[in-house]
Amino acid sequence: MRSTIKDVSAIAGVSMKTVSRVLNKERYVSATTRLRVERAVAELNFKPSVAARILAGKRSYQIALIYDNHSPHYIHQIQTGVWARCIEEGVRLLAQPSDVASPHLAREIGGLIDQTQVDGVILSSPVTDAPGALEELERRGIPYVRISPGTEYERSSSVSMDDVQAADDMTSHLIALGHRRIGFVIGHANHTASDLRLFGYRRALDRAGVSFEPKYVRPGAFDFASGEAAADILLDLALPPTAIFASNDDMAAGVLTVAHRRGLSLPRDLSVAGFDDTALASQLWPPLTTVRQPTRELAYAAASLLFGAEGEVVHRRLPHELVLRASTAAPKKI
Amino acid sequence: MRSTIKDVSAIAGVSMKTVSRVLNKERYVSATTRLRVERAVAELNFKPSVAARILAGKRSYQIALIYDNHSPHYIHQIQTGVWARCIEEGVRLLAQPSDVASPHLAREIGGLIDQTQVDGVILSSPVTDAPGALEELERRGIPYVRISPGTEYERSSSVSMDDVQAADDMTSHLIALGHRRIGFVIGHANHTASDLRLFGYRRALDRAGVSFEPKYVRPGAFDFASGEAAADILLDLALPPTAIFASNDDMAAGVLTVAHRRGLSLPRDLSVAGFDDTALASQLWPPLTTVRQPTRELAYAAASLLFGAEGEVVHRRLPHELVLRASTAAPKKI
DNA sequence: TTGTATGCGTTATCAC
DNA sequence: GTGATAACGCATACAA
Repeated sequence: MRSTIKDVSAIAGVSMKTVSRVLNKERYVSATTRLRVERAVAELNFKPSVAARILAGKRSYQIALIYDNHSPHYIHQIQTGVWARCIEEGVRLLAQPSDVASPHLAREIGGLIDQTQVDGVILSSPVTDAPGALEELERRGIPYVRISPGTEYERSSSVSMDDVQAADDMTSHLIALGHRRIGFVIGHANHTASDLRLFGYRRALDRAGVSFEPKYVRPGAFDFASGEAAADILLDLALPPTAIFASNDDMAAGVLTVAHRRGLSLPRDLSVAGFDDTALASQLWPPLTTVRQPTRELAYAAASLLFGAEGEVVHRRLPHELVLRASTAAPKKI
Repeated sequence: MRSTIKDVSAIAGVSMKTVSRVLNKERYVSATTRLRVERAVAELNFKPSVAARILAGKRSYQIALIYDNHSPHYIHQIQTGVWARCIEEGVRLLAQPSDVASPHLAREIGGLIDQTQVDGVILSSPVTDAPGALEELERRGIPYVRISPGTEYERSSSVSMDDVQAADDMTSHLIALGHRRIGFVIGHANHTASDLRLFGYRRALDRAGVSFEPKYVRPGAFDFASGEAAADILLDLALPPTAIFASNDDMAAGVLTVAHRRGLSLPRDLSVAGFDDTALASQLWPPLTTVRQPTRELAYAAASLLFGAEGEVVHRRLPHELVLRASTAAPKKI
């Protein structure tokens, strides 16, 4: 059957508490006692029951990752990054899909915490901006870190890339190539990154003295279809853009497809650029210029913050002009 | 803050044991009592502590999903499908990445089970075919279901699509279009589906009396780059194929890119077909013909088997000639 | 440096 | 049908 601390203590000839001390690497245990206990543990191949630990103790050695993003690649990057850090920390990760639009979001998050007793939570965009969710976490006083929040940056520790700067960089790049009529496809309205990218686009235009034309800006939803639709409208203009910058790569792929359908030669007739959120576009079509999104790195950094890393501001320029920022706002750590 | 069964019982005006009965759907609870308890549970948004359940009872109401697949979309489909069924069952899902190539795979799976006391496990390809993993699960007598196993179909309950038939169908379709020189890009060697698809391709050729030419078959690795490489070699042949059938869509996308790079007009100069494993290819390029892979449905079915669904053989033809099979080999259910 | 008593929140046992 | 009470295996507070 399964051995317990009681069994170990019997063999070692000490109390249960002493065994517990050894297991938890507490101080105040004599070397000889420790040795006796360790030998007994080895003899029984004893493994402490995690369930009992959670029930009796304060920590569960588990954290939850809550997400609601319809891009499989984004989810994968987030999971992989957080996962990697959790492995290092010896902590179990519970991945939790959710629905930001649901009126029960807060209740579900509360339920998750009640059920699993997780020590901390990582929220990825767009759950990062669900007020009910944040309130629920704060009510319970549980540490949490947000990945790419769109609002209230100071409300918690968080990590994010500098979307404004990245969009500005890309737009400036297109301007430097000689483009003056630059189309822009906005991202999904739920994500604040969409606004930031649009702002960066506009900022670059302003700085370069290129006039901002509303007709060159089209709404999108971060999916292929909306990229197609936007491209069709932009390319039907009397004076169509010579470059189109999409707020993510699924939409950029849509733009590319339309360009191909119309027999345009890229990049001669049209330059297409995009945020490579899902690592898709840069792969599928060489003429596509992309801003790489460091999702995995962000996720890893988020977990680090949760585990107590110091929240310094990190500016790190990756190959495609990316900026990663990590900031600690709340003192709550695991 | 956190509510317990005690709180619920106080509100409902019954004993803790009765609350427990309702929560566990036991018999011998009057309808009125059940209703009162359910109302109290809802009022408190009560969620039982998993840790306490494990400690006191036999079940943990958790299952684990173990995967090692480098396609984010595949993982996402698998997670989503299993997740949906778990929600219905009121069971928590632990998603566990792993490394089939690791010598510690079995030990890690064992550790996961010890720690979390999961009631059952779902294995997705290619972990389905890791002998050490299966042995570990069987040694512990824990129920498990495999999704798309490549070997020993009778060893456990499993679900899978009929890859042979699907590849046969697609190849037959190409032959019906008049193609006689049909290129084929094999999938990753780790996945038995690769062999099955190749077999289906060959079976269709044989039946149609089209000679099998080894030079038209190229190895691949389920990724974009290997699709590109294969297409380059195939199209450089003295007598190049008029159609290329890739074993998944990432590779098909690679083929398409090469075709475009060479200025081929699709589908006039070349027909490109592929298994749409990641739901990518059919979206990106209209002339691509695809076999849809019902990953999500398979995952859902796998969870159903784990939860005790009868293992009937289901042949279900979806739009793109897909066949789903579910079979129960072992009596072990949760 | 070591031990004792108590409680965590649930299920299992057995009585009513 | 329903309820009281004892486990489950560990950590915690407090003694010694």
